[in-house]
Amino acid sequence: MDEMISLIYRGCTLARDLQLNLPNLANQPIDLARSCDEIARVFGSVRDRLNGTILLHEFQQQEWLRQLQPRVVVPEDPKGTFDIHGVPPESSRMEEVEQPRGGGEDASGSSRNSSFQRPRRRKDDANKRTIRVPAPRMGNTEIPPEDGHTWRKYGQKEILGSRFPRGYYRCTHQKLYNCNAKKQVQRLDDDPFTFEVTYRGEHACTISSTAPSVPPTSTDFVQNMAQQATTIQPPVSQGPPVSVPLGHWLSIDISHRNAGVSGAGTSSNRMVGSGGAGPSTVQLGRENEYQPVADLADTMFNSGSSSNNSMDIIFSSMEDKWEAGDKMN
DNA sequence: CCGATTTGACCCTG
DNA sequence: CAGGGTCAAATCGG
Repeated sequence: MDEMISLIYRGCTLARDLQLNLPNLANQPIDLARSCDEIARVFGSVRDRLNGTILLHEFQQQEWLRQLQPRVVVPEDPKGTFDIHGVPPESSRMEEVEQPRGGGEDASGSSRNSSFQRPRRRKDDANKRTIRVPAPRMGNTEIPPEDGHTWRKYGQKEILGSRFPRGYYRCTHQKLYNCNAKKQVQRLDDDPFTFEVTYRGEHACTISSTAPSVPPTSTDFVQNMAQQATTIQPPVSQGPPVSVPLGHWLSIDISHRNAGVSGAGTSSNRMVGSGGAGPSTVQLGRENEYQPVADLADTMFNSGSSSNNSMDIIFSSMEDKWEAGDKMN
């Protein structure tokens, strides 16, 4: 374990060095990439050791984008698990059991007196799909991966037997489009670098302010986004069967993502924003400005934005981790 | 000012 | 009754 700690320290040192030299390295993408790669290697090594699942050399061989690819490993939840390849489940690929029970969504304002019984659904009432997606291995690992939709957090709860709280999200467009899609995000106990994301309900809004819900072509993407910005589309339950390699879509997403750090992490000893998938926005009109190195950095730090507080995020995040670790030990 | 997040309380389900 | 899911007031932040 000492070795692990020293590795982490080394990674942090490298990251700090990178931060300090950032102004100089900014004009030297090769060195920048090399530096990032080294940091990635160190933390990747730590992560791999912790997990004991992925070999270091395998990690080194993987592309960054590959690492963001959701790993679907939910053997213990056969009924709701499926492979979505980083895309939130849409009806086109949903074959889960649908158990309609009760009426509509609970979005209605409800009085809190006991005489009023608002319709409620248990978690297995709506069609429920669970996936596992890797958390960013570096940077702000508290941000769950983008899934192409904007979510608004409406609750967080400590779950019995889980070290990490569960975040509750609903679609940002719930009111606008009567979209009842929800998701729960929870970090795995045994693998803090993995989020278990449970989707419930379906998006009545096909739109997203972050990224497409299905991998589009880049032009589709821009057109789609442009359309979304100006029109309200009628509810469509099935997206077009666009088949674009995930890597392509991810590259689009990553290159444009402006991951919302979403004001999370304001208080220190709570897992605030553990599911910080808060609304993030995408920057349109930069379709052709894809820069591999910048993407690498974006991916690494998962800040996505060009803000220069990535390091702060990293270190604050690390400190939180260490604190948590201290408490555990 | 408005929308998002936080957070304690409420309430349903098992 | 315990635990999980949601509400909504307070708070935050752009």
